[in-house]
Amino acid sequence: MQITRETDYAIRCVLYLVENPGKVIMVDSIAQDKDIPKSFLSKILQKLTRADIVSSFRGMKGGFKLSKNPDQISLLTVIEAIEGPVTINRCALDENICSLSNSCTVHPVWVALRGKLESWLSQHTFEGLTAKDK
Amino acid sequence: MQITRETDYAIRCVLYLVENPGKVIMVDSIAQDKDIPKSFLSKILQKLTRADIVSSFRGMKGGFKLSKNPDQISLLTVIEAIEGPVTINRCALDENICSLSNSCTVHPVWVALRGKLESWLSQHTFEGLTAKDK
DNA sequence: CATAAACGAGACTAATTTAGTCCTAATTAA
DNA sequence: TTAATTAGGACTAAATTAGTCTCGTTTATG
Ligand code: FES
Ligand code: FES
Repeated sequence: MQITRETDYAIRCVLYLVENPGKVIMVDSIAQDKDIPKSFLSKILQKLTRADIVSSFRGMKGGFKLSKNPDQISLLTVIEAIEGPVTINRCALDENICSLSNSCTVHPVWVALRGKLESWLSQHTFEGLTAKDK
Repeated sequence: MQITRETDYAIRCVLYLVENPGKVIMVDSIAQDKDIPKSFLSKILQKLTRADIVSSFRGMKGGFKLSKNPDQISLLTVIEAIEGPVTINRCALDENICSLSNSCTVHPVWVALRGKLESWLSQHTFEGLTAKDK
């Protein structure tokens, strides 16, 4: 029951961009500061771009910057951009996956947990994550 | 962010034993009723036995039964028996795993989240899971 | 006490996912 | 024009997941 390393990297990466508001930052800078393999980070940034969490600029002086305000980006946003939906158990996403879903008494519990988790994760935005006070 | 199939099987399996209180049940019966590959289930029941969630009886008329009351077994109990501790992020378990843990502002969030999850999972016991009313 | 019916343990395997790398193409500031 | 930068796809290695199989041990029972 863990997030993947890729997701962890993605979150650190967004964090770096939040810490440098407005600037267009190169992959290399993020990779070095946040200790992430550069070519892997490249792939991650592509996913974040497609999810419209960051926007990219090609060519010389290119790089990445956030495409939203930090308070519009939550942990859930980033997790879903990288891993897809948070499911807890396969059948909490798609009923048909499990042969027992109509008789299974745990099923509603997974569905409920999934809801809770999603709500917890979306309450933590990147605005809250950099606030020095609190 | 999912439990494994093995864990799902383990939970179904405990559920079956809860539904048949007192009886000593063979691997084969559980496997058939809950649609789990028999030899895989065998391994799972070994883990559950070591975790003292079920007790086993060898030889003719052998099998398994719960070794606790259903209200003493939670989802967390079973998940931990199969997968080990629930961590959310690797570094929420062991600080040393991450090079950035002292400066990282997400860290405390993972730790808090882990606590929430554990508490939620341990509140759902197998007594609650079979109650037909709610 | 022989035997058949169970579980226990460990070695093994196949499939899938994770965690990357690498190369070529497209863009763009200067 | 060119050097710097991302985009995309193919590829690979390692780890984890999801099992199987064989052989050994235990035990109720005729
Ligand atoms: S069918 Fe969904 S948890 Fe059992
Ligand atoms: S070091 Fe623990 S989450 Fe960043």
